[in-house]
Amino acid sequence: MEHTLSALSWKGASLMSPSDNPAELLIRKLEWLGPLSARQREVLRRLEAVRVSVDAHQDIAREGDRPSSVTLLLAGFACRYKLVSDGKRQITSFHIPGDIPDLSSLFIPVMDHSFCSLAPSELAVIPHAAMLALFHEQPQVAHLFWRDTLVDAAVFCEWMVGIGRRSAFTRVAHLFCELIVRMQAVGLCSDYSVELPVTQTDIADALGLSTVHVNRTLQEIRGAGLIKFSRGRLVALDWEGLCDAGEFEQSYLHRQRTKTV
Amino acid sequence: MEHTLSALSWKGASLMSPSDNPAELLIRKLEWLGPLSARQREVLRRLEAVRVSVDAHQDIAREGDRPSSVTLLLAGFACRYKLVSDGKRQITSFHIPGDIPDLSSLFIPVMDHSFCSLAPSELAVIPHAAMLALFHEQPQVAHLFWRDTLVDAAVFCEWMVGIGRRSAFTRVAHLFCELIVRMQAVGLCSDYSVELPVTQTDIADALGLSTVHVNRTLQEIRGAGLIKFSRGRLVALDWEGLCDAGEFEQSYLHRQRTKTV
DNA sequence: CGCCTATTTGATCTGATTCAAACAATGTGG
DNA sequence: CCACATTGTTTGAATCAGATCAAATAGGCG
Repeated sequence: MEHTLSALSWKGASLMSPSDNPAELLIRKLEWLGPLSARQREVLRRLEAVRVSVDAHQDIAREGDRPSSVTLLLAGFACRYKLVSDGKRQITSFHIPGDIPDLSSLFIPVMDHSFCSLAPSELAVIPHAAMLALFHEQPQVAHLFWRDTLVDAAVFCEWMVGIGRRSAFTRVAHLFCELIVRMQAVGLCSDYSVELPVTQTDIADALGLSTVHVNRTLQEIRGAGLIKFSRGRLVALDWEGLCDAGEFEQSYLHRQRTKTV
Repeated sequence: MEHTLSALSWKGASLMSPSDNPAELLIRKLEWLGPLSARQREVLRRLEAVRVSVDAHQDIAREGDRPSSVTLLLAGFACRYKLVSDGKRQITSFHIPGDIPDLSSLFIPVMDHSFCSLAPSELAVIPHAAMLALFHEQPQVAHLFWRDTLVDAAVFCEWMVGIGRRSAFTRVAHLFCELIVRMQAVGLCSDYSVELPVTQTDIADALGLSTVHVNRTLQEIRGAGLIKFSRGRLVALDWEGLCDAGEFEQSYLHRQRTKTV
């Protein structure tokens, strides 16, 4: 977690999944939130962006920064987090390809949290000016992005409920359900199996638990035959059972299109 | 909590603070987030709205509803909350005059949480259509509202950190700091004293604690000479001390204008 | 192989919950 | 204005979910 964006190496050519065009990923994500016209897709394809690769565990933006661009995650895995005085960390969200974790920096100039990669990742860096010009030209597209920030807040809200009022067992199951559904939506899940490059400590920091307790809870969930989880891969062995265990109701994710890959 | 909006009595004439013009309250709130032109203020003053009074503890919108209007809180006190399967409640935010707790319904048609009054309150009900027309005519105003939803999310985020990683003592102190600062911004706080019509159970549900523990924690905070809190009035006796105890850094509230009343 | 990081296990402790009951405040109807 | 009901606050005691501390094991990798 040593470098901020300006210090990262720029590798314009080496994209992890070369088939994935950044603009198409963004279009897919937005269409998942609402309809886009041909004209709007065209404008999105012309959006100015720079491609950047980062290693795992690199801060991409830090609390207090004043970014002048936003970051579209193209490949990899990331999270937002805050640190508290005694060194404890709370992860406030996980991010997957298609997400723009620092979209809020467009309207809230100074970052109130940090944002880092959890796996080697590919980013598209888009200047604020380009985004604002896009919004000016296509207010309907701005509304879709707005919608995206609202869904983001809905996820915060659901996490809050989990941390505040649910048991460790339920919380872990709920998190796994959420991640699987979100990964499905961008085609990164088949057969309820997803790449999940997080440590048990990351999960603990996301759910407000200790690492030791997460470890024991995982054993419980495994013991119940609901999941496999090792070496960065999560598999839901019993999807229905996992949803029940996690009291998972996916409506809070507000998907417009229901499409399972 | 028995009536939804459609069933509420309409009292167009009886506003609690007659001096407060709804439009001016809204303008003040938005100018707190960023600048408005004279033209924009003019448009805001013509915004179509209906005034409604509600008793304490009335649901104004419920999870699953599809509202066709948003609600500007003019006077009183409100909260958003979610219920979980075993009947537990998590309050996800408190709302004070100037807030539009259900603004998200503009872009997320179905409510994923409920929203209720905690004290007798005055509301201005504004049709979605009127808001969208406003956004169409004045995209800059839309951006201010967007900014508002982002600050809202920042507050969620901060609450999450508290519930996940802070002690009961710190959490309660932090909540009190937040409410005092927000009330100051709309002129509802003088001498660090605010009307706070919430029960200890409400506080418990907001902070992910039990009522009993909130009670004991309040005694601790009182014992430390930091606050008085009884019969719906909170007074910070030692503001600096309270901020320290709550590890309160108000930057997450992203106030543009720093004006203390 | 040796190093580093992540996972796992055991033992102990504690902040917070739960249950139950008393008490205080407020409001209501007669 | 009092009796009573209702809701909120306070107290005590027992319990527990999850934290903490410490140490052992397992993987991954240069």
